[in-house]
Amino acid sequence: MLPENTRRSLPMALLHAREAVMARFRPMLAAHDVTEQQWRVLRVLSEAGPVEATELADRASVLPPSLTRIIKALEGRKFITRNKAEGDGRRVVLTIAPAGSTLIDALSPERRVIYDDIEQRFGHEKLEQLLDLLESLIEGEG
Amino acid sequence: MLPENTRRSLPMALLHAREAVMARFRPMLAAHDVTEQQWRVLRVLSEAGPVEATELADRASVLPPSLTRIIKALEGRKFITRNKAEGDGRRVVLTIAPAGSTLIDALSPERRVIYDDIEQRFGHEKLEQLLDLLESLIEGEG
DNA sequence: TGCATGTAATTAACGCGTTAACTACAACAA
DNA sequence: TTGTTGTAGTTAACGCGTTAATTACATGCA
Repeated sequence: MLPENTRRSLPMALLHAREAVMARFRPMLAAHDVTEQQWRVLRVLSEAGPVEATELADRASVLPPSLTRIIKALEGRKFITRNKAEGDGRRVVLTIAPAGSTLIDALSPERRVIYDDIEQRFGHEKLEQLLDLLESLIEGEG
Repeated sequence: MLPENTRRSLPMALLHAREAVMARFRPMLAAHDVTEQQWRVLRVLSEAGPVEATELADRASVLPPSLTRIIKALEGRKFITRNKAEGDGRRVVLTIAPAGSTLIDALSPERRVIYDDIEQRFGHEKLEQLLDLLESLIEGEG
């Protein structure tokens, strides 16, 4: 059945939900001149160590063309370093730089506060339930 | 508590879920050279009749600057018409045109099939549950 | 070795999201 | 009537999403 009102439309609901959540994080990122995607890339590099571009794009949920632009921006600010992979001139290896680690460390506490607040207001049980449903939806459609 | 793996991160999960769902609709829209946002605007105009720009942007979940661009594109293809409101030279009234209605009618059956398929694979119960949780999340954060 | 095929990354083109600035008009008060 | 304040839309600037094309390098086969 088609959703009659847009509020019960799944694509719309997912869009609005994401907007609502990201609105909480955006000011923090904007204060440090980092976009949401740049932040995801930094986090992956921080947690996973040196990674090749393809894997980085996959882990950070960013498309290759976007990653190219993000790498340029982050490299320009010395948050990351970019090197060719030894043994394969096509591949590129990205590594987080000290300035990048510093930013991660600086923002993590604030990030924790925001996430905790969302979890507390929404409810731990409901959050787990929602994550389960989303995971199931992704599995089924992907 | 911070999500340790990105798969259990709420923003990520919402992003992926939306991606997964939209992937089903995108080919249909692309086949008719209509973007997702243009489609939302057309649907609102189709269901709600002539509407002013501000209300249209709100209903279609599109920001004003985006709406300006969308209006240009849709007007250029004669899918909608754009007129000044009588009595207030600032306001703009948008109306769906015959070509726009034709597109809506042409795509609605296909849209129904896709939506039904998602609901069947995911489960009616779970879909309702998911929509409830999303609505609750939006309420709490918005 | 040389050529075809495949792969990683980049570039290009276009549209939307986001924020801020700007224009045009309306409403209201002096 | 005039000047101020407020509102509706638009424009501008920048970054990302998306798709397609392109470049650089690897790999495999003759």
